[in-house]
Amino acid sequence: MSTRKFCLAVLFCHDATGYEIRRIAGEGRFAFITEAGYGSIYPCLSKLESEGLVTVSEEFAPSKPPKKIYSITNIGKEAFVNELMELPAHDTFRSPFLLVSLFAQYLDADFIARAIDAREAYLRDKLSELRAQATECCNPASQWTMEYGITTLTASLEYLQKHRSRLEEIAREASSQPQAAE
Amino acid sequence: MSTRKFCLAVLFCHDATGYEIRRIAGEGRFAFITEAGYGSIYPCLSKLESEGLVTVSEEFAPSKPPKKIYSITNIGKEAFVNELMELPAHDTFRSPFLLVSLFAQYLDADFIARAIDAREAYLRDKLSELRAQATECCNPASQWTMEYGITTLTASLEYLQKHRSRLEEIAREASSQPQAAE
DNA sequence: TTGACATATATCAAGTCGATACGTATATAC
DNA sequence: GTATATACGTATCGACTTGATATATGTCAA
Repeated sequence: MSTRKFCLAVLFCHDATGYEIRRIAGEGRFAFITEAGYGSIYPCLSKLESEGLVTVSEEFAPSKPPKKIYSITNIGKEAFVNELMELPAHDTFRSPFLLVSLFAQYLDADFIARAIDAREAYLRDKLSELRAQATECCNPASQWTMEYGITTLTASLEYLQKHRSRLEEIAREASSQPQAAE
Repeated sequence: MSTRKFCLAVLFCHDATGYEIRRIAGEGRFAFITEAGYGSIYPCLSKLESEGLVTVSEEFAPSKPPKKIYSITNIGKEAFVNELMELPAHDTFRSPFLLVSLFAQYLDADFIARAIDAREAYLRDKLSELRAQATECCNPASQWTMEYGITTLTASLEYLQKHRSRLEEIAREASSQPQAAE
């Protein structure tokens, strides 16, 4: 039901095509909500239409690919707000990187370094994107939400920068005196 | 493929039943790896067995429910380490709460307060569980990983405590002078 | 003019999620 | 004593998600 709320949330702000909704997922103030793909969004929009929560208008511009522009209805707005008014489920946070760090002693030191580099670069990118969007945004709830994201990403990046050498050390020591598993 | 790596990771450390693997998911040092349920774990174990990466021994103790105890094979250990040696995908972080905060101005101030309370309580619980496990753990890689989790959870909790009043204010102001959507 | 990239809709196989069914054992409450 | 709840344990099901791919058109640069 998360793709559902996400689609309604986007359409609550402005009309959009499925393609646009997809692009908004995981970006800006929606950075920490969902990363739904086409396979979730298109079926979801069809369902919302059949329930009368959104309407669709097809646009056949000459020399352009046809578009389906979705709009939220009043019933849709009401349903969205009602569905938000249930205590939200807790966050899901999954980190393949932390599985790597957990087994650092069995892995190659070079590999660990590369994995940390990639993660640092990713965190920095995400952070600068968020910071840029936060400054040019005037809605206070969006600001609050983005600053939350910035705060946790910053903490994550700082931990990584301060403590990466310790993890690299674990991998280096283990490879110099390899141990039996278990 | 994440349930797969998770199952191998657990079995890399010690033998376990499907039920035990399920309980370990989302707890302790595996807190940020996955939260796989039975519906993922049991099929995954069958598949791993058919690939020869794990073996199973059935235990029919008298007056006890039958158990299937899974063990990782040498091929399994090798496969696990090899599969870890690919650059890990980036984290997925999804927060239904942040969708609520994003639309705070359309929601009830009381509801916002309750949602924040629940989140604070959840973060505090998760943190104290992690801290307890981190102190009684001697593996340096596990320590590093759990401290990473503690750091980000702490940042999250602190932001919430410091800035919750601002979000509550947004909801309160909006309900006193309700505005049209859009 | 070929190739890369952006726009746009849509589907598919494989896997995941959350609930539920089924069954035994043990402890707690009435 | 006998319900009632909780823990252990295996397993499946429908609905949904994931990630890749198919299909088209348009644009821009080498």
